[in-house]
Amino acid sequence: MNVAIAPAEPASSVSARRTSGLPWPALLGPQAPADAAELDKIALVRSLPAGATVLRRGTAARALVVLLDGQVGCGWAQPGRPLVTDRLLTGPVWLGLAAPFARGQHGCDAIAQSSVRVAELPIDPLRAALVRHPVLAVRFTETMAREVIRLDARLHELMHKDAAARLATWITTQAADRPQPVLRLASRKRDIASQLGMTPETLSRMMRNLSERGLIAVEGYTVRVLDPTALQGLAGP
Amino acid sequence: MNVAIAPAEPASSVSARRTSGLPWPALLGPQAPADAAELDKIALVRSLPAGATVLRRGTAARALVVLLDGQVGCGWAQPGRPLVTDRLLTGPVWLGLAAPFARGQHGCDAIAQSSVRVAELPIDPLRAALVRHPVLAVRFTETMAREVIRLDARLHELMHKDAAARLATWITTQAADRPQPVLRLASRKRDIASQLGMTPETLSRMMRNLSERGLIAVEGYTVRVLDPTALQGLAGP
DNA sequence: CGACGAGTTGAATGACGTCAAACACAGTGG
DNA sequence: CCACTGTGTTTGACGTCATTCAACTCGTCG
Repeated sequence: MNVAIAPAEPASSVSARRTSGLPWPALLGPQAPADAAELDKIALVRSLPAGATVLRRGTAARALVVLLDGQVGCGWAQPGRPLVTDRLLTGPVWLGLAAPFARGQHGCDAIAQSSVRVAELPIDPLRAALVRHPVLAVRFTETMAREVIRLDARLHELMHKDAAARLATWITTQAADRPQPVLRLASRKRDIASQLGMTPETLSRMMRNLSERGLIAVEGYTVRVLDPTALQGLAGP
Repeated sequence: MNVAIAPAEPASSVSARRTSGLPWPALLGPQAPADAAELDKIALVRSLPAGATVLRRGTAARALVVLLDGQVGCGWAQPGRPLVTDRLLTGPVWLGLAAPFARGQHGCDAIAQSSVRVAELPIDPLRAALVRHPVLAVRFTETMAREVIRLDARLHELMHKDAAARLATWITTQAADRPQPVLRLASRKRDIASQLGMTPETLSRMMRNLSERGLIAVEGYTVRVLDPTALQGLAGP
């Protein structure tokens, strides 16, 4: 599963314009604006094989990038090293949202972990479209706002909470959605670990720690929450 | 200087509508959009004394907040504790930009360190104005995008760089702006430390470390960069 | 002068990452 | 059916970096 880093890909594996609908509600917010169809006209969809470089850190960001389906790892690729994965994204999700708007460069390397489909929205036609469709522009503002909030929260966690507290928060929020206090881990533990800003070894230890304290029960990829209150307390204020 | 946390302030110390121009170029980007004047009609300006609570974490964010002038500390206020300052902001700067757009809550407490003037833009009229003035909406998106990039960079730093590297990057970027390789620290070292995600003690040690290695020379609040290349190297790739 | 806050320094503690070995499990080919 | 292999996880030992606690200095203000 650990995919080697492929050499630079010319951006043209399978280039095809698509007018068929892209998943805008999932990307821009629940109430799909009717104008979103406009974006389909701008979007360029392409497919990439596993191991391909989707984004390269430091290159100019001329287009917004959406991961339609498949999985990519984001992080810093060092020549020789496998890839320091900060987070693992599964489509549909924004892959490069902010950088193009700020005329900046991509902030991290993104490597396809499976075969993926991505859509690109070149920034200049997009800007023009947003000026013509103000409601859409507001949706982008809101989407970016959610991103800011997400990052802000993660920053606070990393600064002020230790590994146990971060795991506790994560389990709490994951369990909050479901009816039963049982969660089945969807991705590899090493990916969960890097998402939480710790090593797989530490995650393992923290899992054991929490189960020894009777807060959770772990069995393979199944985690049962035994003491939600104590868990929330450990997660912090 | 360490200001005690004042009890809850009703939001009406000095309420005054102002049609006089607010510093939009500094807030929304260099090329001031002509439409920005529209925002003045929405803005409510108020003044607060030192020690006042400007934002309270967890309260609903119904208006964007701009710090016009003065200084506020952002962080988590604990009853009893002085204030864990994540960062110190000096106006003009956005104080609460993202949360209102996402119908969210303020993510941190903000306490006035000096007497301050803030402007508030209630979200509903603002949304309406953005729909009428799409260019303005795009400016907000861009502003938010810069915020995302800033947060992303900070997150990477915190995850992957040790204290010395973080300090080196900070000094490097601070010194980049000025003609001479000398910088005078504008805020207390303890605030710089928490901005860099370390304790004042660690900052002090790192300062000494760097000067022992001949990279910088420290004298009180004056830091002279002696070896910019080595400093940049230490800062990482 | 004494009190206070900011900064520095040292020693002790602790949290987490790194390295290495062992283990579990699935897939594969003999 | 059974070794064999590769991947993912667990566990332990160990080292390192940074925080914590405490003492001490320095400058300012009463």
